[in-house]
Order: sequence, then C-alpha cells, then structure tokens
Amino acid sequence: MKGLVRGERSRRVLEAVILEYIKGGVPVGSRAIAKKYGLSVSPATIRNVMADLEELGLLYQPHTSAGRVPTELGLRVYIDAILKIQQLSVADREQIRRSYRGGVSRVEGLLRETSKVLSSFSKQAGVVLTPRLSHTVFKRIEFVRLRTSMVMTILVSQAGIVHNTVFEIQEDISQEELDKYGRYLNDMLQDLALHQVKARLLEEMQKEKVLFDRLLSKALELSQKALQENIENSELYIGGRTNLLDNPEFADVEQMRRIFNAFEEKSKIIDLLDKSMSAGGVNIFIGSESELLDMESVSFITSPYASGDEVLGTLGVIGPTRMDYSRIIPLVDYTAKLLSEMLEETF
Amino acid sequence: MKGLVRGERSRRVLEAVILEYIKGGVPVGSRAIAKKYGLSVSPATIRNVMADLEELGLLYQPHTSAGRVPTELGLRVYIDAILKIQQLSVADREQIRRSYRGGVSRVEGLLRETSKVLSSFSKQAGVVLTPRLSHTVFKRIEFVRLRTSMVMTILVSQAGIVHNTVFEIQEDISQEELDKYGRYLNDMLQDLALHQVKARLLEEMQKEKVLFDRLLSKALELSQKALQENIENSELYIGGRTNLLDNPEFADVEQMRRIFNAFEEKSKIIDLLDKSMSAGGVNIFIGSESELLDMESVSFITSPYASGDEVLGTLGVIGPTRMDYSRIIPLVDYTAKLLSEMLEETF
DNA sequence: GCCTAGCACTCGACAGAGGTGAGTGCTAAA
DNA sequence: TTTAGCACTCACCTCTGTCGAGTGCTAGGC
Repeated sequence: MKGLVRGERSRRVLEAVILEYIKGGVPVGSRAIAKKYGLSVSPATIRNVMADLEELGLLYQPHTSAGRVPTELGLRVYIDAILKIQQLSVADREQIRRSYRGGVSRVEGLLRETSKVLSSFSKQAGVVLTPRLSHTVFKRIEFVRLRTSMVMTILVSQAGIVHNTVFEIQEDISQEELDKYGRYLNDMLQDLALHQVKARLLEEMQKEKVLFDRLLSKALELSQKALQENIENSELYIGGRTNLLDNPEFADVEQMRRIFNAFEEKSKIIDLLDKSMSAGGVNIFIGSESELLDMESVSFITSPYASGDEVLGTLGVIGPTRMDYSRIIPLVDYTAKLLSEMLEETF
Repeated sequence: MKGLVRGERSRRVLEAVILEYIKGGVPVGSRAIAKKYGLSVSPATIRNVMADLEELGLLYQPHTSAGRVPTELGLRVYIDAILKIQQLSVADREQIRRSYRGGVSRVEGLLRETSKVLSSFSKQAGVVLTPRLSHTVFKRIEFVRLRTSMVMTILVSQAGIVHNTVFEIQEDISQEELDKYGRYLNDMLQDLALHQVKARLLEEMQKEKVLFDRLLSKALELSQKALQENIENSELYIGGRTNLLDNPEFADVEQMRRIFNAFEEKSKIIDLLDKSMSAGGVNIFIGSESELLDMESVSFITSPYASGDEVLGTLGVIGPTRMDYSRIIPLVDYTAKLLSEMLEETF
C-alpha cells in the first residue's frame, strides 16, 4: 500500500473526475479528462490511473464501458485531502448580508430567513434547527389566565425565544395571583440556564419557608408543569425544497419521495443536526455516512451557530452527494457565523 | 337546450364515468361502465350518451379511441347536482377524534395536528391557515427588556394565540417601567378586538391626560409599534405533502414542481384560503377555478373554522382534481367543526 | 323512435431489432 | 512507463410491427 492516493497525478485525476462529475452529473470518461484538465498525458494513461483509483475504492464504474463516478469514499478523500476550502468572495458575502435587510424582528423570522438564504445561495435545500429551549438562558416567565382553570405560560429566553404552553389546573387562580407568581419566579430564576431551572425549582420547593407558603408552592408547581413539556424539542425550518427537484439524480420519483418524507418527518434530520451541534465547525456527511437516513446520494453540510458562548443550534444545506462542496462549505460556514453575529447583536 | 344533464340516464352515466375515473385515474370506456354500473344497456348506447355529454362539455376525450375523462365542468356538475354528501361514518369520526388524544397544549400544536389529520384521512395534503391576529380578541400584552434599548412585545389573544415582536427604541427603559406600561394597557384594552385596538390607542393618545403623562404616552407608543407589524399575516401549516406524490397524475416532475413551489411560496394558497374564509361552509375549487394557481388538475376543498362566533381561519385539503370528493368533503366539514369545538373548549 | 349488434378504424403502449457512440481493457511498440 | 491501436461492451435512440382498448357509424330489431 502506497497510501490512499499515491501520487500527485492520481490526486489530480481524482479531482478532475469529481469536478467534472459535479458539473455534469454523468459518468466521466478518460478522454474528457485528458482534454480539459491539461494533464498532458493520453487518455490511455488516464485510464490506467482510473483503474488504480477504482481498485482503491475511490471511483466506481456503473457498467462496463461507462465512465467513472466518484464513490462516497472518493468524495471523502477529495474533501479531506484535496479540496482547498476558500473564503467566500466579498461579493457573495455582501449579497448574503443584504438578504437580511428589511429588518427581521423575531428570532423565528431570522431563522426562517436564514434557511432561505442557505437554499438560494446553494441552489439546494437549506435547513435551520431552532435552539432548544433547554440550552438557553432564562429571561422571563409569565402566566395568563385564559379562562376558568386554564392557564397559559409564556417563557422567554435571553436569546429572544418565546415558548408557550397551555394547561389545565385543579382550581381556578385569578390573574392577579398569577402575576404574583410571575414576579416571584422572575426574580428567582434570573440568568439561570433553563436546564438548571428545573433543579432550582425542586431545590426551592424543599425549603421550609415555601412549604408553608401556599402561594409560593403553587407558583413553583405551575412553572414545573410548564417546563415539563418539550423544552427539549427543537423545530426545523426548511427552505428551498423545490431546488432539489432540479437535480437530475432525483428525477425518479422514488428517490424524491424518500427525501420529502424525511422533510415531513423532520425527526431524523433533527437528530442528525443535533448530533453535529456539539461537534463545532463545519460538518460534512456524505451519502450513507449520515446513517440516519437510508439515503445514498444525499449529502449534508452543517455548522452550529451560537450566541455569545452558548451554542444554540445548527444550520446546513441538504443536497445530492454531487454538489458543489467548494462553494457550499464556505457558504454554510459564513452563514453560521453571520447568524451568530446577528443573534448576539440583537439579544 | 334541455338543461345541462337532461335525463336520469345521462346523470347516471356521468356519475359512473367520474366515479370510475376517480378510482382508476385513466380514461374510462363505455364497456367498463355498461358492465359495472348495472345500467342494463349496451356499451353502444352508453357511447351515444357519452357523446352527448361530451358535446355539453362535461366529458372530454384525450384522443380518438380513448375513453372519456370528466372535464372541470363535469366535476362541478357532479358535485353540485349529483353527489349526495353524506355524513362521515361514526367510526371515522371516532377515529379522527382519537387522533387528537395525547393532549395538544398549544394552539399552534393543535393546528399543526389538524393539518396532519386532514392529510392522513384524505390521503392528500392537508392545510390549515392560522388565525389572523387582527381577527382575534385582545387578552394580554407584555413587554420584556431584552437588553439596552431592545424590547420584546408579547401579545396574547383570547383564542390563545401568542405573537411576539422585537424592536429597538430610542432610549432605554427599565423592566419595571415596562411592567407598568403592560398593566396600564392590559386594563385599557381588555376584550377589544385587535383591529379595534389600533383605533383605541390613537384615540387614547389624543386625550389631554395622556399628553402630559410621559409614562402613558410612552406605553401607547410602544404598543402602537408592536401592532404595526404583521398582525394581518397568517401562517400556513401543510401536512402530508408527500401523499401527493402517490397520485399518478403528478408523476411528471414539472407538475409536481409547480405544486411544491406553491407550498413553498405559500402566499398564493394563503390568499385562496383567505378568500374562502368569509364564504362559510365547505368551498370547493376545481382545477383552474381557483385562478390563483396556474394549476389545472389540482382541487381545493376548504372550510372555515371558528371559536365562538368569530371566524378564525380556514382549513382544507389539496389534491388532484381526481380525488374522492364524496369522502373528503364531509371530512373537511367535520374536521372544521371539530377544531372549532376544541378551540372553544380550551380558550 | 330508441336501442343494439357488428364492423372498420384510430391510436397509444409495448416489445424487439438494429444502429450509434462513448468508453473501456488489453496488447504491443516506443 | 507511456502511448497508440483495436476489439469489445453497453446504454440509448429510432424505427417498426403488433396488440388491444375504445371509438363512430350503419343497419336492423323491438
């Protein structure tokens, strides 16, 4: 074994095949490479090199007498060892920034807009995972009496995420009393991370003082209830689904259905994005690497975004394995940073 | 002219063609009808009748020597004059009710669930238009200071819809002061319809008392700002997009792309649903009747839902013109009523 | 006067045949 | 080690013929 890609020439041929394949989407032959990539060797030589690359599992031949197509491993090697990731051009960056003009006034709007930006610049589908409430810092809680025994809790996090829950309670409580609970809790929970809030509430409930104060214990009970529900959940914004229809590899309906099903289910994609949240930096899943989706021929490029020190969520691009990595990787990277910046600025 | 569908037999033939076409999706011939629909006449006779129906514009022949397909007008006549709309079966109703078990605790969740129910029972796509804030009744307003000069407004309507806006203000205001504004406004605006709130605010601002009370005028100004934004907007929940992929008429990608684009755009669908909101009862748009979408071969079945007297939004099913109207019309009708009921119950 | 049987005709769907061209692997020579 | 040449493979296209569903028309029957 002489290493995965042994010589400079092999590397150039692999790159050429991949670039050409990304451009055209059809198997690429030796002639095309010899001509277009100025390697100044004959097609026959290229063929020999390609045969070597095939043996290494980097290329693959759909059938005898067809050109070569990169395998997942081939793409992986290309991305890890050959591709030099460049900065996004100033013009592109400027244009992305401009997409956000016109004032986005809510976090949700900002995230949704981001999914659109990602999709329109990548010509693929853009996804943005909303922050999990549990990962954010408590800002405020508010109780609203909707009608007899029906209370709505509104929770606001420091990052400006608003979450509400409605639930029934045993006995009716007046709005005035609910307001009192709110004030008490707001004082107590200020600046706590939400996943600490639960613990804090329990702790507080133990205290003697509280045990004898019906008002306080009621307040704690209510907020407990509100927090029980889905603060672990995140939502997923998906933009530009239809871009995927333009990819010739998804022309067959079966393939398409799988992807759109995944979009509808969301949970699998959420899991994947969740997983890459902790990783930091740009993550790339090629085809079956994602494991979660039984989808060959689909790649994910993801990056977490943050506000301050706290990682909030993940965003990314979903497209065919045959997508323009050299452009989309920096796009995802830049967008994640820009979003982080904007979140920080506002909240 | 002897009326659109002159005799009992014509009517039965039209019905047979439509039923058969809905079932199979392919042009239906005279033989099939003669056999299956017990009209006890020969195919030749059926052919004559079909020729008449074609002349009337109710049927259409894709090419010589193909069977007949109903035209939009044909479907319209069928729905208006022939189809007897039945109640949903008790079993179906029970099953729909059951879909909502497991407690849906927020309006948004309820609406989203509804879009799923609609889609899964119709095997098509289900849509639910969220209530416009402006159509709802004021319940509560709350200001939260996010950071220096940055304020979030949270608006809750009686129907339990929560809406938040973030904006910058000239000078910083403390949370205590913001709370005061909130209390003042909550008293003032109680039980007003939101579209009246604006007027009320202006009116209030004129009053002398306010002019000299910096606090009050500030409060009014803030809430004005919060209301300026998109209280007219509604969102759209779409469930079961992928069901549409199962319809053979959408096998060709171009057709599919148009529909999915409409889903992504949303605005056109929102307009359409909006239009049918005021109409009341079940509305049916067959193919080009919807005008908004340049989509032949797509039908909408919609119905408004309400809470109390107030019409809140619209829901419906989107599918191919060739869908099972006899089942889906009562489905939409029942679901709308059920949703109204549940909203009323909770809020 | 309406219904039906029969018949010739039309046209899409499908399958098979043959041709084309891109691309390969192998071999032998430079 | 590279290259030229050559035989071979295979997807794809086009052309052709067949099949069958379905029609419209006409003539005869109730």
